[in-house]
Amino acid sequence: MSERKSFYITTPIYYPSDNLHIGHSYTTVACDALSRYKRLEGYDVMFLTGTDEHGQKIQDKAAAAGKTPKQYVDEIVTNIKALWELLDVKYDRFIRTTDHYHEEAIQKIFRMLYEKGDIYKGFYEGHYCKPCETFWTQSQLVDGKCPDCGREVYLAKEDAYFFKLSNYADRLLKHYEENPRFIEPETRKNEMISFIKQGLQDLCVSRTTVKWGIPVDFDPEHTVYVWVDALSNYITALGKFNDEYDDYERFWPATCHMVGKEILRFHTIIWPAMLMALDLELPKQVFGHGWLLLEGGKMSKSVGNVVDPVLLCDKYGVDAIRYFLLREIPFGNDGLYTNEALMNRINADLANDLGNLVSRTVAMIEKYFGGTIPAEREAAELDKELITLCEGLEARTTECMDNLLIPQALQEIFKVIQRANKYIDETAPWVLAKDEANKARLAAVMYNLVEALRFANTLLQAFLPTTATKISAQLGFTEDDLKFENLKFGYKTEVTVKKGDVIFPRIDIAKEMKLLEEQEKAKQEAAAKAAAPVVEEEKEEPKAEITIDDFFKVDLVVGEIRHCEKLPKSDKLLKSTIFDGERERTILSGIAQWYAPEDMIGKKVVIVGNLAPRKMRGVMSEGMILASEADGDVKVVFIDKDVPAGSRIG
RNA sequence: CGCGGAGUGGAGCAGCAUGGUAGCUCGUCGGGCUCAUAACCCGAAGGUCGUUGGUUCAAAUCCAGCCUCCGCAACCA
Repeated sequence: MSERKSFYITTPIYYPSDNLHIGHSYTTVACDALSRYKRLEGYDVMFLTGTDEHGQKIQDKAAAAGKTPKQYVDEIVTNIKALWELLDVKYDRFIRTTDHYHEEAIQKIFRMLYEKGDIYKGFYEGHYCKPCETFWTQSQLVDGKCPDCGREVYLAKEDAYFFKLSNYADRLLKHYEENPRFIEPETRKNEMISFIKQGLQDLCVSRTTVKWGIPVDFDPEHTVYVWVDALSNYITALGKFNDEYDDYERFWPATCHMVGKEILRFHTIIWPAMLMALDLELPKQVFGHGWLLLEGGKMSKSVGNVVDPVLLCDKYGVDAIRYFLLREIPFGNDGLYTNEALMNRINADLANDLGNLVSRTVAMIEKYFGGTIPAEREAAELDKELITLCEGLEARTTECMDNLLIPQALQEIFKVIQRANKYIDETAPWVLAKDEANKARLAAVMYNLVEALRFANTLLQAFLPTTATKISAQLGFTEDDLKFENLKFGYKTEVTVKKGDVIFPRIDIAKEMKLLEEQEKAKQEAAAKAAAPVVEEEKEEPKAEITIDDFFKVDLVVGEIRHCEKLPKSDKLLKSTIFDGERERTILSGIAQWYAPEDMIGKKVVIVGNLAPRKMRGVMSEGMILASEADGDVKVVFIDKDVPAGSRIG
């Protein structure tokens, strides 16, 4: 047993169906900063991350790539580990759900739950969406399709094991109440509570259709489904139910599971219920952080607006990216990513305030004292404010970090940096330097600046490790100088500095934005070029030949638009009332982006008269209006005003 | 009534669980300084806190209604 207090923090285990983006980087970098901080504080730290490698989607993706699932995930995992290295993420352990010790432990867990009666065998019948790997009930389907992704589902029925989640509703609610900080932030907790109160259903925890998974050892037709497999990683990685590690006593219960808000439910309902069933302690806290949103919405691969962390690091440096992530996403809320915001942040905080402070301090010490501050120093009343601010810094940042207020912790550090910049102005060293009589005072001023930087740098180690090293090199800080226990003003007595490279070069934002725009343009043009041949190929493939009889099956009629309005709650549909020579009919058309209702009224158009009616947005549409489409532009086929409504076309 | 989030000076946000001077960063304008990465420091302008009503001595903050925006979802015959 360690004398030190333990701190166990986890990221979710990521699904390696693709390379990770900056959103995953955010979660992981946040955990990294927290764990680095706790290590500096002297805690016994375990920082776990990893990958959740089973499931249908990976099986499919691997097959599509002509690889075995294991080969496929091995490659992605290599990339993921490289990304964490690039981002200076220092995890203590990396678990893969394909690790043998984990698989073995999962089988044990599954069997234990079964033997205790918390897992029972039943059968599952439902609509299955393959890409989402989810079964849906009839009532959940939307238009007979997957409510998540809108794709086709198919009926599937299989034997399956179920976990008695429904048994745990009351105990979960009670736990939330007794442990107010179990779920943070507060607003999310309320969501979880209302979800439970809607009634919990038992959870399907095995599959027979998915082969890429851990087999249920006593019933090998089945593989263990994601809930038991993935969530359990937090304890199997500590050696629970396996012999690979032996850290369970030391680190469980976890201090904090850091998760994105979209998977908070699994971590605050399913996972605790499983632990209750296993008679194990619950984690102390699950934190659902917000997302890093992009201008104009969520990051999405299909929109092509995914921000690649590797590119950003190449361009601006790792610590600039780390700083932005840690500084910009507020507690529990979403943060906004824009290139401009990133550059502003880098310039304002890192270049102007921090980098420049180091630069001017070092420059003055070299200029006035040849690099070494004399021992004879004369204090003044003016120094006290700076000193007091420094001495209270660690207490303030620690409080922030304990509450997962990472941006606020950084703010506290930068308050010291800003105060130091102001201190230079107040003391005006260049004036002192003019008179030899002020030498001792000048030495004190320089010394105070170095000490202030030592305080800031000690704490910065947790957030910007590379930068902290660079600063130490210039100011001559040793490892010992940067220990938390040495955060006493005046601890470091001898100071010798050495000027180095600029730590954060200032970015010319206007220039850079222009450059980015040009790159973006070039990218789009390239994409357009690449897309163009595809379009032509499509054109070269004419539709299958039809007979004149086939054509006459289509009843094309001239109709007069008597009324037209936008369909409420739809941004694309216009609802027209059209006279076809005999009667008025309602037709919906997806042309609202191109035509205003008043453009349509009174016009004559061609309609397909005998098209089967179809309901959209709750309104029945009886036919369709002919229109052309090219390059995303839509033109309705208008007919000469003189043609009477009801005329047949053919 | 699909679910969820949000509307606070030009931009981005804090403040709202415990009502009582509206705060921060960027930007703008003016000034100071020259050690420093045209950086730093000081000052100023700029807000009916989406809207309507209610509770209250007092509301950005509590209550009700409405409007708008965003994400998911849906739709685009």
